[in-house]
Amino acid sequence: MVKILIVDDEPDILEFLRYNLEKEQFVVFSAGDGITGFQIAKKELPDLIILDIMMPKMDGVELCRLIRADDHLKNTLITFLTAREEEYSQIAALDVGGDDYITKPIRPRVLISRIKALLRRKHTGSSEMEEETWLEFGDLRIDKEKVMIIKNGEQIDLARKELELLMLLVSKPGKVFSREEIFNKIWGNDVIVGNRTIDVHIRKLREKIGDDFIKTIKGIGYKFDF
Amino acid sequence: MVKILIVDDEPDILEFLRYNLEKEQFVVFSAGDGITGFQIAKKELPDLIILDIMMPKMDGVELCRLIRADDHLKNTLITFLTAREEEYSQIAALDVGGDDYITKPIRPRVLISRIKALLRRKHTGSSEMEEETWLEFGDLRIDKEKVMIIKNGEQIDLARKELELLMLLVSKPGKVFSREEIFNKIWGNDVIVGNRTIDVHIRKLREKIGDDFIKTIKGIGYKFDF
DNA sequence: CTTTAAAATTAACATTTAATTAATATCGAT
DNA sequence: ATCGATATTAATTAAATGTTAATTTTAAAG
Repeated sequence: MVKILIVDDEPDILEFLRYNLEKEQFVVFSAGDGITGFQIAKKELPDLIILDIMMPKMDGVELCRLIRADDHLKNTLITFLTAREEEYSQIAALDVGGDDYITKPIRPRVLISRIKALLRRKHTGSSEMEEETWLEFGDLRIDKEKVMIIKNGEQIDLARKELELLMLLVSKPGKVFSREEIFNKIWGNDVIVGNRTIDVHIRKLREKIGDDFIKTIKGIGYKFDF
Repeated sequence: MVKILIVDDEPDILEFLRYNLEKEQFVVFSAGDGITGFQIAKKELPDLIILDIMMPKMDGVELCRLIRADDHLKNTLITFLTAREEEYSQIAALDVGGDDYITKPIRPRVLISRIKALLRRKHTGSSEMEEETWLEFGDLRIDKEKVMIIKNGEQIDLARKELELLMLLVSKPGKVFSREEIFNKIWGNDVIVGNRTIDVHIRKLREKIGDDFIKTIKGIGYKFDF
């Protein structure tokens, strides 16, 4: 038995989806807004959640974040519904942890075939399902595998030294790294650089990811803190 | 053993296809016109039929109708051959029950990979053309299955390395691929090429698909970005 | 088997950007 | 307030990438 939850504020769409999905023997739950959707999701633990992106109260992207943050739900499949025009949102949607998206207008056959493909993929653990190896600190996500830093859903590009520095600090959150330690790990024992170099890199990092993550412990060093 | 029937009035093409298909261990039959083609099809029951659309006596679309109406043949895979210009025919061809179409000029690699994809799909019982296996990024469409890149509605030809490079980057949009990673995946560990080679390929790709899709992260690598 | 065209690679040079330095300002403990 | 440390900014240097054209390699066609 495969359970599917639909979250959309338009009753027509809800109705349409329910009809088509039940015809395929799926067990369907539905909600008209994100908050209700989340409650139902927690209770029913569906296999797949179909989320409209544009919704009042809580939009699909936001709800997706919630779901991904929930221990019981984080492996649930999520498909977004999006109007064909707002393609920009596709990226954000997948960034935020969606597994697929379907553009309106919805074609029943397409819908069904994609849902089945998704379920199949999850079952067989196929390659498209990426192993999610990222770290999250509030609105900051660090995906080591992909070398992606995402802040508030937006991707940030770091230069090499900035990235190395951030990775070092993040490797042991809370630990204070002395300047000497940082020099040794990032520049190596033999390279000699001026003593303001680290400060400048720290500054650029703070500029890009926000001031709150890296703390200065005067006289000792720096630490990543959350 | 996979049997393939080719129906085309041009002997050159027949020859060309036969050569390439036999090299891949397919058993090949051929016919120079629709009527002969149909007779052979009924006798040999091939797994796949490749049909030229433009033919004297009976055109490919007509023959396709016949095949689809025949009890023994109606589940046979059909691929149309079409000149690039006459796109109108693609619609008719798929409407009439074709499974795929290939545009001339025929690139052997593309031909083989698409045929294999078709056969694979049939085998795994996956749905037909409904499953949207393409990616869209603004005005750029990348159809992995068909190995087609379409920009502003026009098909773009990429050289092999360009294609491999694009596919690699596109396989994980947003992920930064280091030069080393790219070398390993596209050239292999043992091949050694100069260090400007990637740049040149990247440049050619950008020239063809537009500058905005591939982003350089200096010191780290490249990523497909949208 | 040769010819030819296209693709891939290399090489030389230009350009861009990151990394570093240098100069100056600010902070925080005593 | 003072001193040693860190922050900030802009200027400089060094490194990586971009670009173009020439050369080599590969694959298609005769």
